[in-house]
Amino acid sequence: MLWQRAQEPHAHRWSLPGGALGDREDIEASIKRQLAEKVDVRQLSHVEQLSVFSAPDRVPGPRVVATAFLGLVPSDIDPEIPADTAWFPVDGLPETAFDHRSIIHKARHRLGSKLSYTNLGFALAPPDFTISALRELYSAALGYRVSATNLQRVLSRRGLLEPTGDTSPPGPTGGRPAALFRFSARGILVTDQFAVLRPPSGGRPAGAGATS
Amino acid sequence: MLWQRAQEPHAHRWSLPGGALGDREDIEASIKRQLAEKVDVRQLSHVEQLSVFSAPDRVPGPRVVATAFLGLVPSDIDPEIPADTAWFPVDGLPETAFDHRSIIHKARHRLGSKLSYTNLGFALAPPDFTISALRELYSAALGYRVSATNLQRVLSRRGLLEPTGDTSPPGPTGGRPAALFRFSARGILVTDQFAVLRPPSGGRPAGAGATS
DNA sequence: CGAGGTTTTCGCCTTTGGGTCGAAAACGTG
DNA sequence: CACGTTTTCGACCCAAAGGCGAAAACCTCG
Repeated sequence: MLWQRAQEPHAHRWSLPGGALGDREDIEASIKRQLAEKVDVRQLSHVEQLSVFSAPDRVPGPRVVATAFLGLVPSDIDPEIPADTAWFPVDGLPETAFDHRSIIHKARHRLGSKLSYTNLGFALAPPDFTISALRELYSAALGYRVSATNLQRVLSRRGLLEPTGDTSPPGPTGGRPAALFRFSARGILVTDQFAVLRPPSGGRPAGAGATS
Repeated sequence: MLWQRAQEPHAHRWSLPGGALGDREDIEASIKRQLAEKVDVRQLSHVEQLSVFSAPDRVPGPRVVATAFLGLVPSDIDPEIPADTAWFPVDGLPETAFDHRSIIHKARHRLGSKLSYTNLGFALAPPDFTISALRELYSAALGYRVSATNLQRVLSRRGLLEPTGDTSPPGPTGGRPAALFRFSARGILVTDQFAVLRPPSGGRPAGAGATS
């Protein structure tokens, strides 16, 4: 979501929401305060710090150091936004102000990574969803196709997926009705260990093989 | 590496090196400038941004927002440091100033994570090393024992380990001489895909099984 | 100089986890 | 009620990572 600047510098360019840090707030509170002027911040399902951008000339005029945040909204919510703001696909950005384009790309990269090794998907999905719908969400966020079979198995094995018991009616062209699921753990949750060099676990059970 | 504050606030407590951001520098340059007053910054093998700490009361007096960085030094280097500074093990910190203890713990966590899915080990190891030495480094940084067999295999498969051809002489109690290795890629390098939901690859080759 | 202790290295095995495919199930429609 | 559609499930596969234990290479001491 970007808003179009009315004044110089960079008038008419599209810009991320933001503003100055207040005396009695930390940066996350400030972000939410700034954002509240554009949308209902209660619709945000997840907010996390991204990175600091501090190049001396990143904006013209007096020095500005920016701390960027990544915020997510569930896919079933379409927030009301004011006239000077609009949603853009990450792959089709307009001309942006300052260094905001690189901030956005950094955010997209972070989202892709975290989808893989956390349950951050809960922040993108509605409370109940079908595997197909979740598959489309993940595909869009990651930028490549993921298989529904796999997605379900991976999330299930981690104990993150929970069937609601209900089914969603099939589309206009028929087809088997899809089972509905929800995420069982809401808060953000990191996979115990990431890729490699886990402490102890698998391998050959002690006292098994006696070769030759 | 901490230095002991001489003046209030928090006199005599131990503190991370740092200072105010200058007008014509970005934060990374500032960090290095501050740090240069304590050690030779050319010995740093890796520097990366950690996080911003912005609680309004994190330090007494005028508002201070801090951007914390993680810096690494190879294990074979023991930098000269001034009288008011000292090295501490992360598990045995003295009484620290402000919120520096939580900053340190965040840094340690980041280090552990990145060791798993990047080749960040190159920043901790000397140019040439034995697998045993590397194992000790990883164990210390991760906080749990890793097996030498496994470490070597994991790093080799990623193409990060390269034998020098030399061997290092055994210790005073004898033992087989250890082969020396070096990291083939110096710059930081992320594992192509992290844990799960890779694009396409493995699995059953097309047109193989014809069950029953 | 060989027996015995030590450290490293290597080969073989197991477990885990992610991937592919095809068939079966459950729907709508003509 | 045959047919196209979508979802779900089961069978199989491969790669990566962990665990031993044996073999290799070295030192020291009797």
